[in-house]
Amino acid sequence: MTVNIKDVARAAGVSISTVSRALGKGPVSAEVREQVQAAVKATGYRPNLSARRLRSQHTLTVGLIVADIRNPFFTAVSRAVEDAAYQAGMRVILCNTDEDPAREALYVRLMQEERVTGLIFAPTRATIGQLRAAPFDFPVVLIDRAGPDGQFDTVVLDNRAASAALVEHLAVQGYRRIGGLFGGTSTTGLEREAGFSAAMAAHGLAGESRFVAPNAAAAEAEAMAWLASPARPEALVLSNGLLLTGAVKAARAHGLRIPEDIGLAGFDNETWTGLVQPGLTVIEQPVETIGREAMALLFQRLKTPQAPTRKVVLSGTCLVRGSTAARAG
Amino acid sequence: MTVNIKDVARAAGVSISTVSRALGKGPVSAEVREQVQAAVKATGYRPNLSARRLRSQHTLTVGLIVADIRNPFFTAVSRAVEDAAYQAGMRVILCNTDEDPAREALYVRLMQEERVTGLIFAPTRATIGQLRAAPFDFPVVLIDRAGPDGQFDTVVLDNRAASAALVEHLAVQGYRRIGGLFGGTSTTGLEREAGFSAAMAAHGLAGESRFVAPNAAAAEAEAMAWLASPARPEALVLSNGLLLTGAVKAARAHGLRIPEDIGLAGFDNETWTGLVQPGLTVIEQPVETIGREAMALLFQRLKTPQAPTRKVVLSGTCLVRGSTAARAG
DNA sequence: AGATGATTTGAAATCGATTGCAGCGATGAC
DNA sequence: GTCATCGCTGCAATCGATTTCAAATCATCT
Repeated sequence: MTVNIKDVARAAGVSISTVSRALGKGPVSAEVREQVQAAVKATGYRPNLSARRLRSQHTLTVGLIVADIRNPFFTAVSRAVEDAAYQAGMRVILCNTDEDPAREALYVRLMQEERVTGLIFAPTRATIGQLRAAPFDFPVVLIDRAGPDGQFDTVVLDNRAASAALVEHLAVQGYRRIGGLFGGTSTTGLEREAGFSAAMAAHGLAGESRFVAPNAAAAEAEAMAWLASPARPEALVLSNGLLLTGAVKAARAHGLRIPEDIGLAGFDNETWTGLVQPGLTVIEQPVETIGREAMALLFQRLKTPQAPTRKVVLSGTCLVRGSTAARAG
Repeated sequence: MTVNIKDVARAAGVSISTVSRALGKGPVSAEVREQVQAAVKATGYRPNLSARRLRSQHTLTVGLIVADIRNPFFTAVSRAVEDAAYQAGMRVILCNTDEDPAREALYVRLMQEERVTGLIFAPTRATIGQLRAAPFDFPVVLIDRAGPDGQFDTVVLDNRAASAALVEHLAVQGYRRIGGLFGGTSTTGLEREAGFSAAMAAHGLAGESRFVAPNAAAAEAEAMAWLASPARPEALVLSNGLLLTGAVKAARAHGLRIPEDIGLAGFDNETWTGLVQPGLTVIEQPVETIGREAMALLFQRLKTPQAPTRKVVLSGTCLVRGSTAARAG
């Protein structure tokens, strides 16, 4: 059996409550504190967090529900969240939904059972609609994807502006027939499409938008077909890093030169986007800031539960590289 | 206040213990079970996991301590671990150490306080040495890095063979002056160096090994210097994905052509290694298998605590790509 | 009818900590 | 000398579940 606080009390010759106070912040004499610390060392005592959480009624735990940790965007965000959490003496429970609403529901229930202090969540469109009805006992911060306005604190990119910036750039570089491939399961995909369409219209360009499941394989399949069609676009905009990967693969498979045969621009500045040749023009998201800001919103909400909800809109940075070089003619 | 089992009992008109049994696997009449389920739905009850864990004395939790989740190798492994865990009704606590022994110690202590059912751990060399002395109340499975022989269940790559395969391949392709850059904080780096040196000697080749901190920036700096030296090697072997990234950056910065000016081969088949041109020759690790196998070892150990420890050695796959094309002359 | 046994149910102990409250000795004020 | 105050300590209640044990119910058999 593992050693508990009772054993420490016996070893130190004091009561249980004194041990608790000596290890916490209660008032104890210096002499007793030393005795207790010695007893802890001698017995190898480690407090039982389940017991502590049950009694004290705070779990010091934040939930983090994302689509897939293998998506470098979520990897980076979650790392930032974890750093901020551990720094504040809290721990993180991470769950991957793979964009599946059933798993989202499952993990939300898990968070309730864990009695998390707060939840950071990147839900699918399907789930966002039902969030309004759900009564949470803890604050929820949405990241990457916006929910019903005003109900939750939120950290998102300015997706419309970012998409527009890409279109703007492509237009200046002389691209005219531009296709957009967007993730269909998130509001983020929708917003990026909206920004794309609006900017295309503003420049008097005829574009086409398509939606796919947000993974590289689906994007590759769709891009393969699209790039093989007679009306192949001059450039493609991809709404996230996974889709961008698929598009590059498709272009390579068709033997198309970038940017001569097909211009490419997308979202998410992953390590490799600068290493392929030509480099890929992308919107870089402030991933660390997103994670840190989400935790900050959470803490702020815990401190002032009644304050009006806030929506932090961060802007991306357009990194121009060779994949959108000026089009000849 | 949140609703607890007492409220459900009152709502269903039965005792607390009956509610517990109705929701668990205890014997209850079909009629009562329905009443209880109705009461749960009506009250919105969610069991408190802290209380359950305290009383039942199993936490159904596995700890996972890795260097950095942003390293795609660990991302993939941890995703596999999580999938296996959640499938078995367990949850995962993930911690990043950044190869810092102090943080390793901190997180190991955390795992003890959480009373985890088991721990999956990729420790630094510094910590491995002290593991022997540490008494754990739960099984520990080492991944990626081997510890003192026989003390812990372990899942590792056959690092020596993988390194040797790379050298073999480079030798056949006509490379002779080959440099090796290895991570210095892990046994994995050491083993890969050993395999490298042995294979070089076996082929009568004169190589040079260098060690760096296992991150892209350190590798880039070292490679920058190395590639600028008069005795620039004809090819470089990199002991993981981060170092490979750094080496490619350095090569690009010097304007060196791959493979004409510098051949490159490394470990970890990340998405981009097949997208850069030329593609990079790498050892692909069976990342999903590593994660799944680690969980399997853990479960096996829990079932038969006294069984002799096992060391699962998996072999990598050498993916030959353009970065090691046959050397002219 | 009464004994037997199987099947459900409830009362109460328990997990390991935190925390409100009361006790106790020493000190200082009057 | 007495009483209030202060600083520290211990007792016991409590958090919300699981689990043991005994009681209650009911059908079945003799």
